[in-house]
Amino acid sequence: MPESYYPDIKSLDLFAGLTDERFAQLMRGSYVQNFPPHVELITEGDPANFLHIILSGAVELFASWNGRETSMAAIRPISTFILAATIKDARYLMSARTLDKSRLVLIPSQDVRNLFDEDQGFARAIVTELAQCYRSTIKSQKDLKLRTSLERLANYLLRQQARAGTTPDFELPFEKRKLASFLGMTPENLSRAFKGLKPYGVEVDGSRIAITDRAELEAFARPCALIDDYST
Amino acid sequence: MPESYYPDIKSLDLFAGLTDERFAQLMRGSYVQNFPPHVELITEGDPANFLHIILSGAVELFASWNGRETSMAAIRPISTFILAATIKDARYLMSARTLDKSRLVLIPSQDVRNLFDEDQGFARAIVTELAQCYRSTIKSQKDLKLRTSLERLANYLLRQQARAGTTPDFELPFEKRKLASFLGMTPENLSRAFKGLKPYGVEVDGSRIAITDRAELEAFARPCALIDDYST
DNA sequence: TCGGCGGATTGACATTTGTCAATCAAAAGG
DNA sequence: CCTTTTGATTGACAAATGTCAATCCGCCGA
Repeated sequence: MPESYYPDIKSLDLFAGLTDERFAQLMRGSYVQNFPPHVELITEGDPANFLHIILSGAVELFASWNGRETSMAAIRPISTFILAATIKDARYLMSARTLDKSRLVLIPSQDVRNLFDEDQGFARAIVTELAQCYRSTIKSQKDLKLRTSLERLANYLLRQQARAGTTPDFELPFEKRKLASFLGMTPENLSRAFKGLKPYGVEVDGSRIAITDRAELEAFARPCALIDDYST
Repeated sequence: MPESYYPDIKSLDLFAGLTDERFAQLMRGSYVQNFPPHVELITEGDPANFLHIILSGAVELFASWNGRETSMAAIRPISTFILAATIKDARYLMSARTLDKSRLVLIPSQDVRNLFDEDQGFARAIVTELAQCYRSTIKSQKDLKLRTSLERLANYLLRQQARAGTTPDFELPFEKRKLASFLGMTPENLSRAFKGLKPYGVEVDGSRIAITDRAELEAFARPCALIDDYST
């Protein structure tokens, strides 16, 4: 694997505390691969042979059952995904596919587990990362069970706008059909939900969203740190 | 804290690998407490000062938002709960209350974090436990997003019956209103869902459920390991 | 034993959400 | 430039789920 990628990967919290030697050793068994959009990287039920890291592009985690499918999360650079299966040496619970052209690092799961046993700091980093992921899914579950689809959309838009920066408008990061699945509704329902938020100052132009009155939308959405703040 | 509890606590996977000395030291800073039913043990948003372990009884994890409330999980002996907040030194994302009269162990979070840094095996055990919890919530989320309420109930009943043993009937472990909240529906809807499962061989008598034809119910419920098997 | 209380159930109804089909709009490719 | 394709939207309708109120039922204590 080209050493030119090392700095990017090492910038991950997960690897920040490793000695150069250990890091290099981990990388020696790993490889970098480029994928076009819409390629299935992981199939749920398969054994977790590799820990995946996304360097560029975007990846969707999704799950299927009985002919239905739902988006579980979108992963953006630079971060790992499906860490738990790697650690437990278990089967993947979710599938993954590229949304855009993407560059990934694949690290053999066994190497990750070995390093975990050897390196104190790495172990701590793994736990922190896992705890973070765990808490994110709890938040997502609260979002699903405590809010209506209109409220979920409103809070999603508020979060996205906060991420985008100071401007009142931003671009949706993926297709509306994906967003709908992510929010647990149908595309048709999402269309109507956008209309339902118009009175609260949400303007839609294709994939461009403008929040003209944040206070008004917040009064409706009632965002709260224990659901909407993904940093804690 | 009375040493008579030690064997029970030590039987947890989390502590199994500790030396007696380290274990005893951890216990010295901890204490055991008894609670009557329906007592709030933890309030979401509070800092996670203690890791909780349930020795007997039952505890419900729940979450609230905007005047609504939902059951997230039921915890039974002997296990820990809300480990992630302890590890991350963060705020609880869920509240907890006793369902029955319960006996709990409370271990100062700082002691857990210290031990994590000192003890290799303990660190590994923590990670395994966290990964397990994480995967459980993913399964739960798939259940919620991919299945209708009728399908969720059907699969829940199949899981409970499997846990109960070889008999075709079993007792619901808590009130139907809790079960409804746990499954993400109203009590009224649950009542109707039970009726909807009658054609598939589900008989209800109060809190006693009998599955007269497991094959028939499975044909409808389509249980699958990647959602319903909580052991992997 | 008798009330009374809380949970469970039921019916009637409202709301939300999903489904299907048609149409529209924008992007991709020849 | 036009055609084709794909996703978005809309309307009409159906199904699922929630709400409200009334009633039922089992349990507990007086």
